[in-house]
Amino acid sequence: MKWSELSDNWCPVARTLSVVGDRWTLLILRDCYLGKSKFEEFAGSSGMTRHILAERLKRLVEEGVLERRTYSSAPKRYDYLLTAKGEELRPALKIMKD
Amino acid sequence: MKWSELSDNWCPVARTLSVVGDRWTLLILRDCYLGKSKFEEFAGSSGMTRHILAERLKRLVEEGVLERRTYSSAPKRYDYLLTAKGEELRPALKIMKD
DNA sequence: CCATTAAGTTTTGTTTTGGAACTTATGGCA
DNA sequence: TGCCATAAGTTCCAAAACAAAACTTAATGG
Repeated sequence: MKWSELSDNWCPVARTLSVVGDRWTLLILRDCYLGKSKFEEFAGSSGMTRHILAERLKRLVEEGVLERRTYSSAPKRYDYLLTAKGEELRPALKIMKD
Repeated sequence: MKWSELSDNWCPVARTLSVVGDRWTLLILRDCYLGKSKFEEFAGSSGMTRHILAERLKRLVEEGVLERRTYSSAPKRYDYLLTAKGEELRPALKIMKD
């Protein structure tokens, strides 16, 4: 079975992991919980490449974990904010921290 | 930065993920929390290939999350049991389930 | 004997990742 | 005006990880 097919799984843990279980994704959420919101902030703190970061952010927005907001129109600049869905995983990261 | 270098990170979340943050690994722990302990049980329920399963189990044992026990000497058969360290993540998986 | 079971290992081809350079649009400043 | 900087990506290519399926080993049951 491919990892990409995990979203159809009966198990809620598996479905959660199909969204946030890729490499680096939970480190983006960690940064969000610490107050970071911009592409360059994530890129600077997590160690992942910009390439992967862009991909992960796109996925998290598609899945409703983050919201992409325009914070400057000229030049176009965006940041990423936690949604209610994104907040739900905060306690899980706290456990991993401890 | 490579994913494999994450274990040196200052952040405790990052170090936790360097052990359990690979694809499929947390699904092995889920199965353990549900009472499964044998290679074939993990292989049957999670959807990962035997190849990857063997690799992940090895890592989890090396990191002290699981313990590999001989439950039959002839033929040689092994199972995998949660250690105290492995139990620590149980609440994190519960949050992902909910 | 032959089939079956458990716990892996091997092989081969496909995906994903990592590193680094490049792009686009704008703003500041000399 | 011309030049450098910044933010948020995108592109390219090689290296690493993964997926699927077959194979291995050792013992047991019929």
